[in-house]
Amino acid sequence: MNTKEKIFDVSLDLFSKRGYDSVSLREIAEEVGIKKSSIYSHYSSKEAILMDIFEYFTDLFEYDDLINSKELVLSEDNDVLIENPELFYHMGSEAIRGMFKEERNLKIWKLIFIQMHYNEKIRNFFQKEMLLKPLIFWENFFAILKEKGIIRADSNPQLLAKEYYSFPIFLLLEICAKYDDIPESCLDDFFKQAEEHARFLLDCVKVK
Amino acid sequence: MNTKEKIFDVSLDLFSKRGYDSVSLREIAEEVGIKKSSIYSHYSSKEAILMDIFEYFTDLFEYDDLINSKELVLSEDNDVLIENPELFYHMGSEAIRGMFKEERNLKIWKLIFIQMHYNEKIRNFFQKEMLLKPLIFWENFFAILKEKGIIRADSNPQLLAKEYYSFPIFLLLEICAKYDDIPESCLDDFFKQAEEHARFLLDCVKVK
DNA sequence: GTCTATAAACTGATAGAC
DNA sequence: GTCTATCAGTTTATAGAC
Repeated sequence: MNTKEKIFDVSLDLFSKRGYDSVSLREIAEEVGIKKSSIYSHYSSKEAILMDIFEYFTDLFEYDDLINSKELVLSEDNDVLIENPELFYHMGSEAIRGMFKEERNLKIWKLIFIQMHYNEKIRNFFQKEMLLKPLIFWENFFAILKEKGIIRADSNPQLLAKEYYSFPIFLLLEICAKYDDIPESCLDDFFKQAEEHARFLLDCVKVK
Repeated sequence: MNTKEKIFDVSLDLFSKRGYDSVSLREIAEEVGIKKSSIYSHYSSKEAILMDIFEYFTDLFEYDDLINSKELVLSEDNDVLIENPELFYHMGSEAIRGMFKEERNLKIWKLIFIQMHYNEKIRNFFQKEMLLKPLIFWENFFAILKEKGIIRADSNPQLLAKEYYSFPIFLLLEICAKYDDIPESCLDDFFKQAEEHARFLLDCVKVK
């Protein structure tokens, strides 16, 4: 790992624990094992580090957008979901698993929870990419299930989207509130609960 | 309104918008219309203001604990819920409505969302009083509904508690992310959605 | 005498100039 | 790296209102 990556990781670690403002460049430099002036060889300012972390995460979302739209189109083209709606159980939790198999990403979520109150850019991102867009995706998803007769005809896709998505966000909030340093072990429990939730919700609305 | 109350309100307003650390005593004093040293006639320190806000909120919760336990016992004693399980629709949203009819309390929620990452005491409070205890309360509640045969025998009260509670918390997170200054108008929408959610969930699990 | 407001000064941290 | 200015929270002394 080169120095810039070390700065990235150390900064993310400290920021996600104590917030951006509470961490000084001196601390970051110390943890990395360099002098603080050396940071400027890699980043032009403290905020540039934050924005680099943020952009890394933003790129991830753009990649996810592709995956999501592809899967959604796929499910419209063939009838795999009709044959086996239980596959749905896994879609959400697998998307989440993909997002969080990197410990780094979970830390960035926490950082965004903390920092959105102080940074317009991060706040807008959180609103749009982490709340609005996922809700639209899941609304489309439930609309398709409804159209195909997998879930009940009186289902409300918009409500179901929020029913579906609010649960894992709540779990994340629980984790962020509980842990300073998020242990990998808590992820298993997270996935278990997310799957249980998906199973429950589909069972509630699917045509028997 | 006396000066101390003004300091309380102005501080809460500014803290809930920009966080505790970003607000200076000078700003608070200016907004109140006094000099910063005058604040010390009412509060021994800046942190004392934060803790006063926090204690006001803590007291509210202790009062709510009484109400909650009383209502829960009530519902065990008589069979009003069996006769009219739809009353359940309103229990949650009314509890929330009671909490948020004071604009002040919604601001404190936001402040706690922001500040819990920086303050051990607030973080513990959030975890215990705003996550753990409500979940236990709703778990007991669903256990009673199950026992009385109002909801299906294969229901999982612990899961249902989280299904129930995660939704309004998600709504709150949405509001806190969206608004700097939370408008009263958004409360109506909040209550509408919370009721729709309660209706949906009960409809999913109740014995037909 | 008590309560409240204010001016002035102190301390520590931080940022920028040199 | 040092010097300086600035701003934060705090403390003290004092003046005035009731």
